[in-house]
Amino acid sequence: MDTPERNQISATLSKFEDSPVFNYINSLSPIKPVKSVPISQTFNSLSFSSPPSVFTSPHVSCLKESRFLRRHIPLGTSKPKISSEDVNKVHTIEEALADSKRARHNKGESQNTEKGISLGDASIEHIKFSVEPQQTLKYDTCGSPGYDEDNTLLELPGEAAAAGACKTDSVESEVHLQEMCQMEPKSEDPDCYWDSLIPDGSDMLIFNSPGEAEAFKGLMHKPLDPSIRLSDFMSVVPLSAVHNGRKMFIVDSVASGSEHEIGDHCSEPTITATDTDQTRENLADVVLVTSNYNENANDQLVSVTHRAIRRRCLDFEMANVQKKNSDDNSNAGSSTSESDERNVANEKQLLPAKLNGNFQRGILQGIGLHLNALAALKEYKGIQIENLSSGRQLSLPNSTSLQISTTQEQQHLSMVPVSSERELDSSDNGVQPTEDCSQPSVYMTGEDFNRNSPRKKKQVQRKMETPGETEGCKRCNCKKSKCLKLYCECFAAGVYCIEPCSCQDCFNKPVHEDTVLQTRKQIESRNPLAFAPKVIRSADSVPEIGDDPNKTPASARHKRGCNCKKSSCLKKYCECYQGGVGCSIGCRCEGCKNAFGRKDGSAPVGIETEQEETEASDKGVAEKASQKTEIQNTEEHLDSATVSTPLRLSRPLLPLPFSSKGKAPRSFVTTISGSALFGSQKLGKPNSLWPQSKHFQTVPDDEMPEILLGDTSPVTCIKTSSPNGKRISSPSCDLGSSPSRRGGRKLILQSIPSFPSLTPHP
DNA sequence: GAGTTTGAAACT
DNA sequence: CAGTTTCAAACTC
Repeated sequence: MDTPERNQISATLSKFEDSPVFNYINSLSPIKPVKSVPISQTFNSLSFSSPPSVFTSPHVSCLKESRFLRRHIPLGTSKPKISSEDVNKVHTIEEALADSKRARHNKGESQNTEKGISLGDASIEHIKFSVEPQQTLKYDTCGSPGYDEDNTLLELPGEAAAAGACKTDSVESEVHLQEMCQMEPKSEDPDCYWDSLIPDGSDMLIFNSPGEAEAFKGLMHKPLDPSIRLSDFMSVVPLSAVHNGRKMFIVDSVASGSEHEIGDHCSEPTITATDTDQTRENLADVVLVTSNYNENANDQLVSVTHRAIRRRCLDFEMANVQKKNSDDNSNAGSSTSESDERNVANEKQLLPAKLNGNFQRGILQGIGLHLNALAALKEYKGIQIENLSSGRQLSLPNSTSLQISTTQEQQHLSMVPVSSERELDSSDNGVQPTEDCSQPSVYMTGEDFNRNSPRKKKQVQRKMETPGETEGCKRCNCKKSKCLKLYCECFAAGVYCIEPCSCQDCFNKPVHEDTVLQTRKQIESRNPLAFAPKVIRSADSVPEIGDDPNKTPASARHKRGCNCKKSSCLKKYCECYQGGVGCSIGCRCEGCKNAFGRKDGSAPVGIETEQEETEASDKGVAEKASQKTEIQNTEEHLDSATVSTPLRLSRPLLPLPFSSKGKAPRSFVTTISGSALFGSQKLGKPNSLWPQSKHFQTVPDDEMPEILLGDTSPVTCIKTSSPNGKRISSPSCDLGSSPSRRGGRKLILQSIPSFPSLTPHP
């Protein structure tokens, strides 16, 4: 069972406990864990859990995960193996610790060496801890806008040095994460479990180093362990919470200057803390904190900034999944993480998807948020610009959408699942997905979603939006729908409304969770795909890591097709255009001039669209045309193979994705769903236009529920997977940690019902 | 910021 | 399923 790696990890953990750091932290702990707020935000997926819901909100999970986590990780580094192996295994923390201790002795120096850090003895230990863990967990929160500010939680004596450490082995880090993930909740009740996990509701993961990201990936890959979700980790927990008297691990400290580029944050050393004691139960407690280190850190005190990110995404159904998946997601997200993004995942809280007892984890009902994805895309545009600075970073979590690592990172990350679109956004350099935007708000306090005056909210929103706004962070302005209809972007995206929203009489709040869930169910009963991502990519289309993110997969399509008559599909009125995808046969538009691809299949025109889209279009469009064909084919395959009907797809999906790895929060979900749905489609966006941002669902396969991913062969996976979707065992499906998994997303797609329009349109 | 346009969602 | 109405985003001024 124990792999060397684990041992290492465990060793680190044990060290943590012992380490003075912990003590120190504990002493510091003025910070108390605050759980109150966060919870509300997230939705319990009561109803959502409803399996059937086609969409379980993969997106959600996706989002969360993706958003939250970003990985820096270099692709290569990631170790699939571990993840897979580990995954299967469930280690309790204690075990891990024990192992780790053992390992430590053995490793001892070696680790240091690996990390390349040389420190004083005392410091060394700390460093070790910090380092390894970080790798595993870190997420850069830096990106997150709001979070950062508020959260300064700790000052830790630094072991400064850590810097070098950052780079610790990805493997180890992974292991840790995995272990953590693996840890099973003591309570069997999933809900409780999660609650315990995420006290605050906020999820955070900060990965500074790539390795960390990888680690998450590994986690994500974990096949079976549903129990743990990175996302959970992801959820940012206020350090305080973490601290509470609990032991904390400093995962890693990053040396100043270390790899982290992330912007300001980067400079700072990061520290991750985790609660060992409660470990399993309190995974939530695990917090990664990045702190900046001064080289001189001799001083040691490093202020740790806590960048918490909250989730707003609604998992609706996904909840369970999310939690479990979250891990995955987180992974995905984490992958992205790195840099910039700090995942913010949050956009909005995830809809509640409570876990039904069963756990839907396996089943993720909820689907990712398409909207989010879309939004992400939208945002994406801005996003890049905004980048971290904006703060939105989020990227993460939520929605499933994947972030695609926009930039290099993403590419690397491809793994990283981003939450849906949003994540994508973030993925890039820091650009965080739209969702992120929302996050800040979330960040505020959960409660308040609505409170602010509408206008202010709007203003805020717009500000945020503009750049990066993103969709991720959707903000609505509903006046009559009470935010309980699909008219409401937030609701449609599976997220609760938050302050930035200017809605009136809003019921889309955690307070009205029941109502939200019921309404959602009703809507889903009418249209199981109502919450599914609107834009789907065919699996084929899914960009491989190597692919240009920019390219839009031709395959991407709007699930139902548009019905534009006056906009010529050149404005955002057009969902296809908005989603960054070309029109397809399924569209009933008139005078289609969609820059991303015309209905007739003609390549995109020179895009009139103002946006850079053109770029995308160029790439995307042309490709699209060709891709469409491919996609269609793909879809067909999927359809036939996997699911002929949407429903079928959906269900399987649900469970799958999440169950296995956790869903991604919306972003993920969305993305995932999207991608999953159709294969790779993730959003069209990836196109040049938004490329990275949203679409990038590619992300992450990681993000994708493993199930979905299931290798590429969705079918297989699906089949294997239990009805619920738990992939649990299906070997084939397993992502195994291998990156390949990511393909899992594909699975998702498969699972997703083929949309009429999507299907082949030569 | 207010008003208009647009097309999806919802309703019949 | 088609037609109509409602709704809120997108857009324009």
